[in-house]
Amino acid sequence: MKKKNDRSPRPRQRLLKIYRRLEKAYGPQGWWPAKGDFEMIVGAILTQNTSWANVTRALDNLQRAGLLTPKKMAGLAAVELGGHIRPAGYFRQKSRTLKEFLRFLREGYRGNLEDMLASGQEKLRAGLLGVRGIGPETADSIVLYAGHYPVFVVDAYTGRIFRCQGLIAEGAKYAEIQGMVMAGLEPDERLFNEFHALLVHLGKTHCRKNPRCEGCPLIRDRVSSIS
DNA sequence: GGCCAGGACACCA
DNA sequence: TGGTGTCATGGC
Repeated sequence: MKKKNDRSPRPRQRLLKIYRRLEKAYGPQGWWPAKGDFEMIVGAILTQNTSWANVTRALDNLQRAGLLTPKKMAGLAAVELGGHIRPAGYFRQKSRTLKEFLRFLREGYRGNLEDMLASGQEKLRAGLLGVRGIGPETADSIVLYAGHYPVFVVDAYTGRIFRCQGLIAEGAKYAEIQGMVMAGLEPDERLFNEFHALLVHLGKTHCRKNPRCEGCPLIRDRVSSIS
């Protein structure tokens, strides 16, 4: 017999414990690192399987060329756009994805970004997932960080850290990990924003450099951890 | 010179 | 449905 409130207390407590420890260790992250919604979206596409340092180079190129608006970027041929975003890697694919996104924005919302973002969490997510080159992580990042809807973003670091913490099984898929978090925590845009940002921060600054987890802020009561 | 980085998709069995 | 190859640049 299921309880009325489906949120089981154990994952919830463990998730909150992780969140609080990271918050204490690293402080507020203030994500997403972008000046506006369009830059956020472009960054989300450019960062697919790419280090953020390379993304910022590509964003700088676009900024210098005055291309960080939907209108300006839409007026550019895919090949030319690819030239600007080259430092972010996969530039042909990402150039096409950006153009596909701009087409979605134009055809669905007459190019109005605010209208698109205000269209509602489910509609926005489904629409973005319909854009070739935008998958669940990129769509959810946009829904959360530009749309400000309470959806939890799963990325490679999240999966790695939650596996390490024994919260999810080896091979758990995106929807499974996301479902675990969203069933465990109340929908809270600010919490999901900070939580994801903190997990990425832990992954970048710690996990990547310490595969044996020495000094991990999430491990205080264990000598070693699953590597 | 190899490995990895804030994924997504096509193709095949 | 799951496994594999492909896309590409730049830092370590």
